Amino acid sequence: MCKTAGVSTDDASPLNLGLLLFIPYRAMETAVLDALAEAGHDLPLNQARVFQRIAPEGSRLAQLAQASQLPKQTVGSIVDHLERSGYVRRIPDPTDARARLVTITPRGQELVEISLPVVRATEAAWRAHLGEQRTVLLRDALADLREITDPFRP
Amino acid sequence: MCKTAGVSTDDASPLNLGLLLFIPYRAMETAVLDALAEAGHDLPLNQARVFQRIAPEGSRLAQLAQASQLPKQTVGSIVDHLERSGYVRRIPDPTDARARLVTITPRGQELVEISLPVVRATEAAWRAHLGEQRTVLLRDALADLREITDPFRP
DNA sequence: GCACATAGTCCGAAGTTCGGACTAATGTGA
DNA sequence: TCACATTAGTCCGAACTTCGGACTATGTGC
Repeated sequence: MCKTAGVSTDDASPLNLGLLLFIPYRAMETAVLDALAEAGHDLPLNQARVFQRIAPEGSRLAQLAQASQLPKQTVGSIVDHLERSGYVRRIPDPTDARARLVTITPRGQELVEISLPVVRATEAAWRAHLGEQRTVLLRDALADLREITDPFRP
Repeated sequence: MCKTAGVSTDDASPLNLGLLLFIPYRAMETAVLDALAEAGHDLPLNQARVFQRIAPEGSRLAQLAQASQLPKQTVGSIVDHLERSGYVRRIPDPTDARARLVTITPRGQELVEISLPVVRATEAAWRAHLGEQRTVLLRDALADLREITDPFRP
């Protein structure tokens, strides 16, 4: 299966940029999830994806919903699980009594601390493969692309 | 939410490469799905992701399962839906009587034909934003990265 | 030809998603 | 200052999805 049917750019060319982006993304995600599982944290994908979006100072549910492009209820239920597993806590938002901030607990912080070296190692492996200069170019291009593709830039 | 908690490369730096890859990927996916919905094809994400992996000459279930990193049963059920909606058909694999090939029907081909210009337009928008040269570098870097990150290269 | 691997399906329990309807707190403007 | 619209989040529950286990049919190697 070299060419995809659905979204290949054209018959003769290789994969479209979308899938080309997805492949390494998925690899990074898998590496992190595997490392977490190894450390005894069995985080399902949906929980990981929401967790990842929590800002260090805490995030509101609606923010998380927007960032992960899921309805509030869905994110609510995912946060319930994260909370039950002790990774996050909901605290009242001091600036708005309707809202609550989803914050990372010390146990949740463990997840971050396990992930970080894996992310760094994966990036290092990529850098070793691509070379320093191209890695910088890649990151720059992606950061630039974010300007026109991120529906949720604060 | 500027920095993500889970996987930021380091406190001062911007997003990690993983999320940086994901953002444009998701944008592309959304653009395609929106266009399909507009044309009356309400394809859920999971179906779209599997459909996208079907090779023009047809793919086996096990291949699709491996490529999308889902169990056979899950992919089987997704293919059931695609089949019920008339986008794909299962035909016997002439080379192996146990296997069947999931192939794209004319109606499924419509999906491809709707997606293609959207993919091209999105890529063109990105090119306009990044410039010709950086786009080429981006694609090259990603294609290279695929060599070490694609668990399923034929 | 017999054992073993492989393709795919069926079953069903457990889990996930998310529309709609709701409560509570905020902001707004007359 | 009070109605009124808006926004944060939750509760409910039906429909759907996921996927382990067990199964059949075919291929493959000894």
